[in-house]
Amino acid sequence: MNNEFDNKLKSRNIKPTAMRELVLKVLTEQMTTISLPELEQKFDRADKATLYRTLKTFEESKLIHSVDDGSGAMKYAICQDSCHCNPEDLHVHFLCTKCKQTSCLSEIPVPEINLPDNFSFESVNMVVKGICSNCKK
Amino acid sequence: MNNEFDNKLKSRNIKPTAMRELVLKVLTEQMTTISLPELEQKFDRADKATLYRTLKTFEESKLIHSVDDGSGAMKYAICQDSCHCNPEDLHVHFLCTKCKQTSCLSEIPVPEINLPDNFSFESVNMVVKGICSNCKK
DNA sequence: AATTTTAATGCAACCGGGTTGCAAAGTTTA
DNA sequence: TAAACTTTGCAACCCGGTTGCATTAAAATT
Ligand SMILES: [Mn+2]
Ligand SMILES: [Mn+2]
Ligand SMILES: [Zn+2]
Ligand SMILES: [Zn+2]
Repeated sequence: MNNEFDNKLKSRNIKPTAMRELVLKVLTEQMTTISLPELEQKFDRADKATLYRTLKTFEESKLIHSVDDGSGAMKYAICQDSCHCNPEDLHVHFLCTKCKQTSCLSEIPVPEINLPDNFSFESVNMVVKGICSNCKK
Repeated sequence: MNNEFDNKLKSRNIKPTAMRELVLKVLTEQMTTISLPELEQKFDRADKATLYRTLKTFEESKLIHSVDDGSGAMKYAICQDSCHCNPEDLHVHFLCTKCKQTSCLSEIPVPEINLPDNFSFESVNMVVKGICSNCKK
């Protein structure tokens, strides 16, 4: 095969299997973040463990990033092309309490925090809850 | 009985049972946040469901607040006397990747976020990861 | 004080998301 | 082609959380 997904996988040194292409396709077309159980439902017949390992592989390769939005299931989203999953790439996430969708607010960097003395920073997870613009109308 | 815990419970209209006093004692003496499984271990013989419901009761009464620190288990901490669990009482939490303890940074309010148009704010969870001052030395 | 009503507790079972071991199938390399 | 390695599918398991229900304890009523 030789489509855009295939190429994207190759460019990250991930072997482009059929399953991985399908998962990458779903993740690419997805407007909001998606959980493993939700991903499972996108396929008629797909193994949870395979999807799980696919997500892990993608995350390690920084093709996707994960968000713990407090819903019980970890959510995943495609990284922007410019993203290297460095601290400066961290952005705020938004969980709509009405439609239950969690979205990347890619334009909103997580604000810097002045930690107390002798604390060092590694990363941060910031999830805002509220009503999204779609649900607001 | 008639100790400080007893009184604190009464002041929040929580019936001061023996179990509740014991749990409140543990939570009060606890320097960092604690999870339900950890709380269970603090007792020789205590029922998970009872502890679970005790935590729920305490949280409803705003005696404690909860933090999802991404560790898999929800963490709980006593609220400060001044806390009403309103948006303005929200503070940053810190998870030390070395000692695995999650602490309230009660002095550090969660920074305000300018949400995109037509998004409304309800609450926010902000957890910083890094090394705490104890582990730094 | 005895009885009725209400609330808390303990136990067991269950749920859902996540994770792993292992054998089968598929790929790559020699 | 044969050997080595990788991915996949299946099943089983773990763990935190949650619920139904009978028992016990406490509070209210008589
Ligand atoms: Mn994101
Ligand atoms: Mn706190
Ligand atoms: Zn919404
Ligand atoms: Zn530490």
